[in-house]
Amino acid sequence: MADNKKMVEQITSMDEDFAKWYTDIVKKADLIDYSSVKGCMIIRPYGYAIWENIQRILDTRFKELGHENVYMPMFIPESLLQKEKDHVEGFAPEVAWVTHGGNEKLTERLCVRPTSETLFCEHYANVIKSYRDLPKLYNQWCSVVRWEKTTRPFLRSREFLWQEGHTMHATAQEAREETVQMLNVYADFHEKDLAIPVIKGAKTPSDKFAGAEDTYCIEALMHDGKALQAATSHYFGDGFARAFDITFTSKDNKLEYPHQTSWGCTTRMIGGIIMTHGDDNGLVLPPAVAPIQVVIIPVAFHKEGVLEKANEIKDRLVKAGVRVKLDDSDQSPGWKYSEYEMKGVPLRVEIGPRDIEGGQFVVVTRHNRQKTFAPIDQLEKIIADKLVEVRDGMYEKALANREKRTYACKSIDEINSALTNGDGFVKAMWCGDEECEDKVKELTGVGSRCVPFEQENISDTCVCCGRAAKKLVYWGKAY
RNA sequence: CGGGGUGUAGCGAAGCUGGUAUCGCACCGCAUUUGGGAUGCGGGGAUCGCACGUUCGAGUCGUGUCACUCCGACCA
Repeated sequence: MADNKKMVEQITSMDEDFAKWYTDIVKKADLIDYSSVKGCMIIRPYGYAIWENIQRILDTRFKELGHENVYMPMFIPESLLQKEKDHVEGFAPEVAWVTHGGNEKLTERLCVRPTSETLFCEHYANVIKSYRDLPKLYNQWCSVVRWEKTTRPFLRSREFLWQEGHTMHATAQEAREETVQMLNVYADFHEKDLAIPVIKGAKTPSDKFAGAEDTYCIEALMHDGKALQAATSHYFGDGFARAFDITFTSKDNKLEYPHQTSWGCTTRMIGGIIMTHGDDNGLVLPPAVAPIQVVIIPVAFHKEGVLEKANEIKDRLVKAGVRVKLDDSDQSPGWKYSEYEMKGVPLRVEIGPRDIEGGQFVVVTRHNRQKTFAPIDQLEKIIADKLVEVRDGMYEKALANREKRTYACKSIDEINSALTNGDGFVKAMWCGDEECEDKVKELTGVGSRCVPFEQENISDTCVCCGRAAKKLVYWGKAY
């Protein structure tokens, strides 16, 4: 039964038109609806439930590491935004402004936060006095606005949900450690919970966050071979602290500037989940964040005992801590199979008269459509095992796609010929010069994605200019 | 911001040389069904993106405009 035939005719095939496939999934799996403002999407219950699961897992980890949640205002006065020069320049083109309160024009216009560094800094200047006040490990869950020109659900919306951590430390070293630690939290979350393999690394100087000294990122490769920046973590040094006059008195009574970090991830991750794991039958969700982990489909439930047995299975799984749904609506079983495959539910349990007679149940794994008949007295164990198996299978599949689409290249020509096999990651050496970075993009279409922590030596010379190479860089087309 | 495409019911579409809107899905009701998107019968739902113009008459022709979407550039 584990054939790959496309069972759902309502969505565009991903090989035919990946972009169309993506928007079909987003709509047909009931994740979002469009609103009347371009780029502002309505996140529907099923989509929001995925976000809630992401939030719950990450929030727990943040708190385990000592972070506290706060809430900052959504408006930033123009003068405050302008305190750090690089920062304003980076964000100015995509800021939305509030100019009126009621009918009256404001004396100073307010920007709708595109990010909250400046707000945190303003506050930190007030509350940090002594080394005893450090570190400050704050995080907030909120939405931000960036007035993008082209928008796509989850991947690039004008308002999006995210989490932004902002921390202050007494020493540069401690701040650097925090930056890397949080990047590792994101990487771990992606690989273990979302089953998305990621490359950890640093952005090149031209690609750093506005105002940051170093920007780290995790990069994932989507099914179509385009890269997605899944999360970032920035080290600011004391640049913002100087601009905002944040000082503290050290143990030996000297006035010092604290060192700062910020790190964030967004609803874009949902787009990443879709494009990493989805297939022609719809969404495929990793069990850790799936709103429904197991859907129970009773077959011929008008017959004696079927619904009772289905409810019994549901109760046992709820007790075992599984997010489970029993669909006893009067749609046909076939309709339900398709519906929950579209929605990416990791496991489907079928229970019908024949199963009850044989003391068994049927379980089907979404990511590969494998069907298993299993004894019903081992229900809890089998479901738990299958959920792990699904996560592992999804990860392996995604990793295989990335490996298939990763090309090591020593010259521009090699890059161009590699890319004729389809988009993907190009691993190539770089001299460190921004000019070469731009030229590679111009000549091949792929831009620098990150300088991976795990360096390899592919060649001794820069892929572009032939001078001595400094770093291995991952290049790619990005979402 | 540059280049392409599309706007007719919730969705997808048809509508010829202009004559007052059609089909499928979805939705509602009833019945029969139920192991891969069931069937029959009945029903409701559209000022054809918007504006102006040509005409006795515009979904259809003209001008303008708006929105959405895809491909680039920029960006989480």
